[in-house]
Parts: sequence; structure tokens; C-alpha cells
Amino acid sequence: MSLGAVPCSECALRRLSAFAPVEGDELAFIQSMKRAHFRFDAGATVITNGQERADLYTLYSGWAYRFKSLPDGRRQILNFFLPGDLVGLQASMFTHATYDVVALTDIQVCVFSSSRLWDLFRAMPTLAFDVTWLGARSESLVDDNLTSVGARSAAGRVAALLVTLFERADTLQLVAEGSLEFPLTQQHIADALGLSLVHTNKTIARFKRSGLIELRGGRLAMSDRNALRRIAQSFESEITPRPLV
Amino acid sequence: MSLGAVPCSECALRRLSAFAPVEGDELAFIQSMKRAHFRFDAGATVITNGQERADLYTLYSGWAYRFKSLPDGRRQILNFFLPGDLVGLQASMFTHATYDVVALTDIQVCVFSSSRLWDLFRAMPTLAFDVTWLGARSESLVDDNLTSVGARSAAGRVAALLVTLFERADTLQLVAEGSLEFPLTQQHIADALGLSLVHTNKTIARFKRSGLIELRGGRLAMSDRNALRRIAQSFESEITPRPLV
DNA sequence: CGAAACGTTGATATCCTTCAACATGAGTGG
DNA sequence: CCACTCATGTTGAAGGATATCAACGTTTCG
Repeated sequence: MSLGAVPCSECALRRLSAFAPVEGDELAFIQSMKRAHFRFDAGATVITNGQERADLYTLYSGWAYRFKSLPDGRRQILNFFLPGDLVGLQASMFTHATYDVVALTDIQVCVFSSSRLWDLFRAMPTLAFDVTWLGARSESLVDDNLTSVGARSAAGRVAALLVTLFERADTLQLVAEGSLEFPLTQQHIADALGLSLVHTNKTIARFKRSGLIELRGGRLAMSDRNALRRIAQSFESEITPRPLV
Repeated sequence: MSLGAVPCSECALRRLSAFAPVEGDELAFIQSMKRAHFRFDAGATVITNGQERADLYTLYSGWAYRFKSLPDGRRQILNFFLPGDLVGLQASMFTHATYDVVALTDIQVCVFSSSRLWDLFRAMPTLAFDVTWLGARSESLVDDNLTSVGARSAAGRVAALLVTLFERADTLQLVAEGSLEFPLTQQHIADALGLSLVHTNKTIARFKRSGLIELRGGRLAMSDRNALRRIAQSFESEITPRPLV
């Protein structure tokens, strides 16, 4: 499972314009905190509810998701992780995790010792600030999902989710020729949006029939993103990259 | 609106066992970051959506709430603030606020310069760590609300919200003789839970009639917290007839 | 005392869930 | 290569939880 790691200085994520440049001492510190580079198969559990002293991860490639389960078997997906996302910050700051994280596709992650998080705060305030910023951004994504689930119709929820994921993927240059490798099943969408599987299916079917989206064979394309935004009454909070400190 | 401030060393919140002790340098730094001590009337806006360089606040007394609005006038309340909560961390880390914060009761807040947040990270790593921890806890509260709205019935949502608020208030010693000053209107509850006002009212009415809660004149009491907890978790399984095998 | 905010209740409408059945595709072993 | 199975997707019908509409009651407060 462990892998000959690419050094952080060569990290492919670093080359994307979506990420702020990091250099010198900071890069060295990140490298020193990195404990391993793992792979997980699709469906594998990365963090389990109740787990103590969970590690901190950066998702290097692939998709994952975070959810809570209720005793009756229902579950609520809280957010989806795309490459570059920080996974497990909450879990690594609390004594035990309050959610599960599962790989949606085969994934690769960089593993950081959560026990050294405190060292990072002491030695590298700029990085600590970044971590906090990433945590705030993560909350902002959950805010958006809550707004969707609480205040939008089924069609609005689906539209908002698809547009948001599409645009996040686009930023990461995962969209090629207008379409995107899309690993969510309709059950995932239903669990994220608080809808039943059947109704989710019918809502998506309507979007397909009206030509707003194409979704076959695990690829998603959308012909008219603005129409979908209108259905969602969209106004997703756009977050600009962290200000220079 | 500004007020002769109580020095941080005398802060009433500090005496509550719910808060970790802070001393010496750290206390002095907090004091130096504190720019003012404000009052807001109930209904006043503390942070507005889109606002730039919002300040960072600690809620000193009273209740507040945070919400997002949709173009059609619906709004989603994301979470409620009780004394001691950090208000506006997201807004002060991003260039623009992506939500509104409004006072639910008359409140007092301590105002910190968000422009000095970076100084805090550089000079006081322990406090920076605390800030990040508070941010993570805040996300965790939103997680819980999302789970409620996405996966519970109306009765479950109301029960979960009331129990959660009751217990948070209890920790702050706001519960006296089993009851609590409870400033939410049913419209607030509806907006937080993604329910209509009428249905919220009927759900609460059922709880009242069955004696699970008392709620009159702005005070809330609950006779059987465990029963409410059960309703919050087990959803329909309490009502659904056992399937025949 | 009057107005405005908040709460309550019944009737009706609808969105969404549940149930049930079938279709399709991918992986697996014979 | 086929038969099988399991996960996923699709569709219609029926029921239920929640929304909407409308009216009235109650509290609060200037």
C-alpha cells in the first residue's frame, strides 16, 4: 500500500494554478511531516467514525467522500473530496473522528502525522494559516450543501451539486473536451442531497431528456451550465484564493 | 454602541469550566487584539453577505445566528451562536463574507481586528491552534445540522435541534431549574431545519401535547431528554409497524 | 388601545417516498 | 463463450409526509 513517494517538490498538484506556491523552508517542512504515500481501492475506508488520533491526509488523486450514519442505516454525505483537498482535519484535531471517509475511486493520498500538526503551528505559521484557511473553506462547502438540502427543490439540489462538482473539477483541469470522469452513483447523489434514490433517478432523467446534461458510462457533460445554475438559483459562494499575509 | 470594556482577564466567560484556561502572554495578546466591545440590538446585522474584511468576533452574551439567503427569499440558517462562540472566522479569512450573521437577542461582542489574525498566527501558535480548533468545531456543528436536515423526519429534526441547543446552553450554565431562556421563533426553527413554518408549528405542538417539552413565554423545558434523543435518532422506526417475515 | 409580530389550526395540494418490477452492464466461474 | 450474479439504473403506481392557503387567536409593545 505504501509507495515510493514523489518528493513534495515534484508534486503534480503543485503545478496547477489552483494552488498557491510554496517554497523553501515550508516545502521542506511539509516533506518532513509527510509520513507516507498510500493507495486505497475504491470503496476502502480511509477514516472511520470513532477512530482515535486519525492521521491527516491530502488527497493526491481520485475522489473520496465524507459522511455520517444514523442508527437506522440512513447516511448523510457531507461533502466530496477532489485532488488537493485536505482530508481529516477535524478528525485530527479532535480526540476521535465523528464521521467516515471512504474512497470513491481508487485514490492516492499523502499521509501526515497529526501528532506533528502542533509542530507545524509552532514552526511554520504561514502553513498553519493555510491549514486554517483550508478548514474554513471546507466549512464553506458544507454550508453550501446544507443550503441546498434545506432550501432547494429536488431539481435545484441536483443541479447545484452537478454544477459545483463540475466547476471544482474544471479548476483542477479534470474536464477534457467538455466532459468529466464522474464516479458518483445515483445512490451517492441521493445520500448527499437527502433525496430518495428513485426520485434522484427521475430528476436526473428529466435533465437528460431535456438535454441539459449527458451522463453515461461514468462521464458527465453539461451543455448549458447557466440553465442549470438558474434551476439551482445558484449563487454558490465563490471563494478567492487566500490573501497574501 | 462601543462600551467601556471589561479587561479580558476579568472576562466572565473565562470563569466557566467550559473554557480552557488562558494565561500570561496569551491573555495579553488577546487583549491587544481586542479592538472594541460592542452591543447589538436583537435583529441587528453583525456581518453581511459580501462584506469585505469582516472583523472577527467573540459572542460575549446573547444569541445570534448565521444564514444564507436564496434569490427567491428563502433562507437557510446554518447554525446558532451561543456565548463564547467565535463569530466570523470564515468571513475574516476570505476576502468576502459568504453569509449573514444577525443577533437573535440583544448581544454583546468582543471585536478583534481580522487584519491582526496573521500576527496571532506568527506570535501565538497556541492561540492559533485554538482558533483552528474552534473552526473545526464550528464545521462539526454544521455537519450535524446537515445530517439532520438531510436524513431525519420533521419530528427528528426538531427534537435534535432542541436537544442540541439545550445541552449547549446547559454547558454554559444557562439552564436554571430545568428551563432555559429560548429566543428562537418558530420561523427560525423552520429556516434552520428546512421545514415550513406551519409544519414546524404542528410538530412542536405534538411535542407539547405529549408532554415532552414545555415552551411558553420564551422559555424551554424538556422533561424527558432521552425520549427526544430517541426520536431524533431512530426516525420512523418508532412508528413504522414491524415488517412481517 | 391598536397594530404588528408571532403562534395555531383545518383543508387542500403536491412533492417526494416507498413499493415493486424490470433493464442494463460489469465481473466471474464454468 | 455463455450463464450467472450483483451492482446500478429505470419506470409506473400508490401512499404519505410536508407544503401551501386561509383564517383566526394570542402576545407584545409603543
